[in-house]
Amino acid sequence: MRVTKAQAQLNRAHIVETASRLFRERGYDGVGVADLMAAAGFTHGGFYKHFRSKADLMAEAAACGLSQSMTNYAGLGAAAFFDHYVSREHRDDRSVGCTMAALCGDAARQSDEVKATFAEGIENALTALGRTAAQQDDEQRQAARAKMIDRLARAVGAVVLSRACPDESPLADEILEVCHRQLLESLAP
Amino acid sequence: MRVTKAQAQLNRAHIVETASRLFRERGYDGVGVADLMAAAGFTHGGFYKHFRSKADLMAEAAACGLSQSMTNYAGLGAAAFFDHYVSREHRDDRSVGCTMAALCGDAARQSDEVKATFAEGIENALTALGRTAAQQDDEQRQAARAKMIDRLARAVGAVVLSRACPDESPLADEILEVCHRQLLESLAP
DNA sequence: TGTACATCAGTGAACGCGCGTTCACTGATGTAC
DNA sequence: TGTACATCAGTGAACGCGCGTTCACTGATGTAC
Repeated sequence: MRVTKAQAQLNRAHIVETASRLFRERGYDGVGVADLMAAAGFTHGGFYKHFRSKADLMAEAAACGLSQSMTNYAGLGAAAFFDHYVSREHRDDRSVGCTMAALCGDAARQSDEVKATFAEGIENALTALGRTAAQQDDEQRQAARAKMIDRLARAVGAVVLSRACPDESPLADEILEVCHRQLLESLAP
Repeated sequence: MRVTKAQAQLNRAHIVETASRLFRERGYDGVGVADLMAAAGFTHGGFYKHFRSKADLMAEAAACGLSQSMTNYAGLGAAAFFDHYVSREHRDDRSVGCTMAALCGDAARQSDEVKATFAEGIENALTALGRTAAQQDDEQRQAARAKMIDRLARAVGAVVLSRACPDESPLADEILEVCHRQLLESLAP
């Protein structure tokens, strides 16, 4: 049953992507190795030919998910980013949505390796969101960064709180609408 | 080994409080029934004399934790509330901190009963935070509520993102400081 | 108030189950000549 | 280029372990007379 080296690398990448998706949907503890491998189209035994442990995969899946979220939004300005980020569509589709919003609660209880990956993801998001602004002096750049951090916290907080409410709950939608409006106002005053 | 009815109720309440604390620290999946009962000073078998299942306890512990967070902050104005909420002290002490901040990520994957408890907790927080404001017409009240929802999302987002970063990471502190400053500014313009 | 019996909070062994991980095995791929 | 052998990605049974839950039991509490 051996497989081409190239195919093996593709399979490995496929497992990481599947894991990234499933973890976002069900959390780190909600996905077993056997579950995951079956979802990726393999049997569970082969897992350890690719990864030393489930914890190792979790770190890789976090990195994959965070960079994937970045490329999904790549090129969009901050307004377009937040417009989609704080939306029902994003809230209801965890598996393709932002890894930060889906897993930052879980990340807080993971290894420092996973946490470092999340910190990197946040930095990358801030860089990407600040890119459109023209060159400025240090003070202006600091102020712009501070505002963007605040906006990101608002956006993540809104999605996370909205998801914690029952489906179809009026409050869940209200949180999104209210934060969406105020976020976009803060961008175009 | 039977125990007074009154004592049994005290013991039950103690178990719920212990669970609320441990869940905040380690997440719902991070605390086993045996762990919990040992932490409360009992053996695991007695658990089912008080609760039908672990899921039942989770709902009760969420309610307990959310109302406890409310009483912790009772009487404080919004400024004092957010001042402490978005602080290193709160971030680093999950077990006595806000249940929303600690578990809203987990809550999103729990039963609608747990989620309904969280939605109630959010409503209660909004009511408490809006209390100081003078009587107003409907439009003003709506606008004030919207602003408070936005602030709550910012506060929860800041704590949750900060906790997802490695301990001692500069970004973790920067997020808190930046959001803390801007939140308080938004309250006293 | 005192006695006899039922109740039930708490104990600790045991249950089945699913988890992460290991292992002997397969057979196509990679490599050496 | 063809042949012989080593490698190793993937398979599926098996492992130990900890989980949530059940159960027979204990003995102090609650209750009936």
